[in-house]
Amino acid sequence: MNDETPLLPRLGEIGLQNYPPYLMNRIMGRYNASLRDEMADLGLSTPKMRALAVLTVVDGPLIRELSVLCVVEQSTLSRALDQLQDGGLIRRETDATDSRATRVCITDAGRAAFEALWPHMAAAQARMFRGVPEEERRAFVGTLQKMLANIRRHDI
Amino acid sequence: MNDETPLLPRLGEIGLQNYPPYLMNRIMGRYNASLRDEMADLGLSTPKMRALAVLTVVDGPLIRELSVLCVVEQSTLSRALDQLQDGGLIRRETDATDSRATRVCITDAGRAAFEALWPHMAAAQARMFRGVPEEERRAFVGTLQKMLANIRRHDI
DNA sequence: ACGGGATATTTGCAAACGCATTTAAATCTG
DNA sequence: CAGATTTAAATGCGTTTGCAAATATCCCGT
Repeated sequence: MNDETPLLPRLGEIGLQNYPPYLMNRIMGRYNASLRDEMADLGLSTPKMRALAVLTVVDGPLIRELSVLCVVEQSTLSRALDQLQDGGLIRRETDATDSRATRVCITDAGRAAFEALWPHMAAAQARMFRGVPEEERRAFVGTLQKMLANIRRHDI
Repeated sequence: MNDETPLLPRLGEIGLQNYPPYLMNRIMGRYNASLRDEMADLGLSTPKMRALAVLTVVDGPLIRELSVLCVVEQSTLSRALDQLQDGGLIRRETDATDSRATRVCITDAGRAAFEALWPHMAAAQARMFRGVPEEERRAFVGTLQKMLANIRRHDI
């Protein structure tokens, strides 16, 4: 017997609990929601929070680069940056050699804001890894890095 | 020397590439975006797509349960179900023993729609696991399951 | 050096979202 | 068993989002 269609297991056969994207969406949904709730009173939306976080690590990226790193649409990020700028947490600087481009820099006030934010992020992360031994954690991160390399379209 | 604050490594010290939530958001951002783009022409938004997917596996959940499984706000899901119902892909049934509650059932047309959708989901998933050996994949899923158990608030 | 196309960012606008409220029904309490 | 409380889902409404268009600048070929 020769089947015409290639063998593709169905979702029902795998089960949601064994389908990685489902698990990852569930987990990140909770992680992001709990951070969002904790940050709401500080006036920090998810895009603003992510921008601050990335900017503490990456120095003066272009807005387009920052939007990739933040996983936030570029137009949405543009507006989030307006607000961060109004609050004095970031600064826009026209690129030295390309006046179309804008580089984003975090200010001291921005770093300070992130200092308040980071413990919440670290706690949320610690919560999700409760009971996962260090070695397993490292292997997990290793797999994630391979996956990111597989799917990323921008070389950032 | 005794430091007053407990040792909390900074994001800058870890680096984005070693911070699992960052990696997971990047990966799922791409996965979800590529599915969204592929499904846009079929008139299936992310919430509608997820509802269909879950309903092929879970039988007649309450709307609230479905919203947890789909990682979609209840009000958003309610409206997505309106549309799926209009399209004949799902059916709402008042719960037999609690007339406040509504159970959601997928129709044959809904299953058929998901059949068209699933290969895209499977392909997106296969893409992200390219080059990851079977055993590593299994370990990865095992860790995800522990993580989900850690963070879930609803016992669903 | 000039015109056409590419690239970076912003902005207009309609659609989607999410919070809070409403409606309806079940459950608990005295 | 009446009244208060909780729970399920839908809905009103202001906010956010994201696509597409606009704006500004750069780059390439001739």
